[in-house]
Amino acid sequence: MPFEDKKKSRVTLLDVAARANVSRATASLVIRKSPLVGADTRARVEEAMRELGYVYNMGAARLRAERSHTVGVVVPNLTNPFFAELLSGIESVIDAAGMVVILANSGDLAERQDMVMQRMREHGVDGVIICPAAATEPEFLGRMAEWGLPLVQALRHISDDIDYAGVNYAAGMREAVGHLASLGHRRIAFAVHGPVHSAYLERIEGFRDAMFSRGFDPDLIIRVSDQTAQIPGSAHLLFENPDKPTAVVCFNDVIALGLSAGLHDLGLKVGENFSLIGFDDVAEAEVIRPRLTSVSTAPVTIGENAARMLLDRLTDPLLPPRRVVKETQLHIRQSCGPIAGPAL
Amino acid sequence: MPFEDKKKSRVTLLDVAARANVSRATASLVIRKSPLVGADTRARVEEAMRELGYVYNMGAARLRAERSHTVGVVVPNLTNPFFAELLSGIESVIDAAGMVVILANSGDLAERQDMVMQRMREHGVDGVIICPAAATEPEFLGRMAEWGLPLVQALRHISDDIDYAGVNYAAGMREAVGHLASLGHRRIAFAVHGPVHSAYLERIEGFRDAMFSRGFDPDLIIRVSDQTAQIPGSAHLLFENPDKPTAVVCFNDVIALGLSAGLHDLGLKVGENFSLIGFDDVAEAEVIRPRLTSVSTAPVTIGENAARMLLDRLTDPLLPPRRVVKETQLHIRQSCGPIAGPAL
DNA sequence: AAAAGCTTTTAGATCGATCTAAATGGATGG
DNA sequence: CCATCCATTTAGATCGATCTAAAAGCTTTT
Repeated sequence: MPFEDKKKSRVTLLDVAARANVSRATASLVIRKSPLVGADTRARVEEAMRELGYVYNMGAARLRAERSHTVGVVVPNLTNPFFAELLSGIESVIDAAGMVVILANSGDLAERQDMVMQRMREHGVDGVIICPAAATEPEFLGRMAEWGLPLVQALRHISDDIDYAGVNYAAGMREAVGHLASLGHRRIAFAVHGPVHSAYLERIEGFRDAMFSRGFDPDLIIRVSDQTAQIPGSAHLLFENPDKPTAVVCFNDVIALGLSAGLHDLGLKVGENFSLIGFDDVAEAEVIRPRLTSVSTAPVTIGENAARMLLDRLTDPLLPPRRVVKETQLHIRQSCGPIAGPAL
Repeated sequence: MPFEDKKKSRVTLLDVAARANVSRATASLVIRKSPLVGADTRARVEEAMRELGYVYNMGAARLRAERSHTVGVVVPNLTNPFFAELLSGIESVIDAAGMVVILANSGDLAERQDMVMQRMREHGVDGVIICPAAATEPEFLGRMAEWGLPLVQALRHISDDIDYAGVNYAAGMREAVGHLASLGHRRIAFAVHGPVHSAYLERIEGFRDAMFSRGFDPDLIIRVSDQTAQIPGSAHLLFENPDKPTAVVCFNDVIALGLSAGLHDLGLKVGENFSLIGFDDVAEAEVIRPRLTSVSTAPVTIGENAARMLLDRLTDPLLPPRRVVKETQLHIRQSCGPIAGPAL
């Protein structure tokens, strides 16, 4: 429908301006919705743009204006649905602000993370939302500050001098332990895996804190496989300690699902003679039997928070560093029951 | 360490060139690893870049060179781990090729998809990998062709004239039905949900084809909830048909997991007096009890295939349209057993 | 009628790279 | 010793927008 001129490689602002009988500068103002331009002129230019099938050239605009309408997002791992949800939250807010997301995967490796950030910089992103790789060294942030690149940390944090959008993991863990304690459990294990980072440490801290303050043994921490398929096989670890636990708090729902199966394999009835509580509240929690009691962390919301923080910082770079820490919520289902006879 | 000049806003190629005593053009050649430049000159320029802390400006390069080193990826939904894995595969290949991914979410809405594509175009992506929204109208592709934007369809396809990286869904379904048939099942249901698109139709076709060719009733198709949490509650639908099935093939593993729980709730023993087979082979298949027999579709691999196809097309835009269709693989676990007494 | 104050429009420089086409310098050949 | 060739290097135009500072039209004030 829009009559195309196959000869000319591309319709530019100059073409639009010519057709609308205005200068290129005016046409530019129209695109940017400047209030300086008169109503009739604006209409004429917009008409011309439509007729010519004009496409805005961000690249050219960015070069001059030093703004790319582009945000970098760096996550450790896309395969993990948790990060995918985070990303989803980020994308929706960034998109609504008329910007786009440039995605990168650090593989949770500091070295790759460096490369990826370099690439982001070359692409001229306006800012970056990053879930820092586990072994990120502190100098990393110094370098970022030197670059003057607006940064928001999501889910994990390395520095308090930089915006952070996360979850109150420690409180969530306290909630989990509290729930089990209220059911009469005293010997509670904590099942963990994965790399060590702030979110890891906060969960450990919350667990130990909650256990310690009740006079329970806070050291029943077991480490299960990082491979999802092998977690069920790690269930026996729970009972290698002489002080056999009657319940287990899980670092995340992947572990909880795995241990739920593993405990079942060992002949235990989860929710009856052994209790299990997850963390993250993934969709599957509702779909396994027994239904998994879990502490929700709502990664989509964290993503939205992180994106909003970055947008705020872009409009006002001098904002003091902020922390937006979301509270968790306990979803009670079937996997926890009152303390029964000794396990095994 | 690199001595920064806070006054000057940015180190450009001209600065580098000056310091290395060469022209800007030569410095440009060095960055692009042109073989035209002498070894000693190259070394000098690289040294200068390091000393000045030079950062390549993609935006400027793109303006002149008409190449952005940027690939758009459009998916219907990030929250679905399936698409997240697809994305992961795409990202790894694109990254290895020195390009970056610009991400967008169509929400499976044709209208949003249009907006998103427009935005991709404004950002000057070199090409786009798209999993087309369910209700994409055929004109969409005409418009894309008019734009001359290299395109690859992933997982779903609308046109045979455009590259497509996908899965042989129909064959996978035949495999699933074949497995159940070999265990003696004849009355097999098919549980579906979600929007209608090519991947949906191919699965239906594969199921019906496999049933029909064996002389089984191909019309036992039931539609379950789109909400993960409500799928278990849909299990009773299986038995509303007078011709009660003894097994069910699921459209995907989300449904399989849900029905597995729902059947359990109805007092059936999956794998003993009712058989169930999933599709996609997600990580959880190994972690629920009974372990889920499932047909794997390996979305990461599809993503890699799609990305490679796009890269090929970028180097040679005149390539004829190609189809890369991956075969599925059946993973036999515990959720299917030989036919037993009548269900319920 | 000139000055002042608005609003609206504009010419021309500019962002930082790449491209083209030509220049440079040294080696080789007649 | 000049012509030819090859490998390097380069000046200057160019991509398509935005920015600055000033001009052009208006109306209102003096």
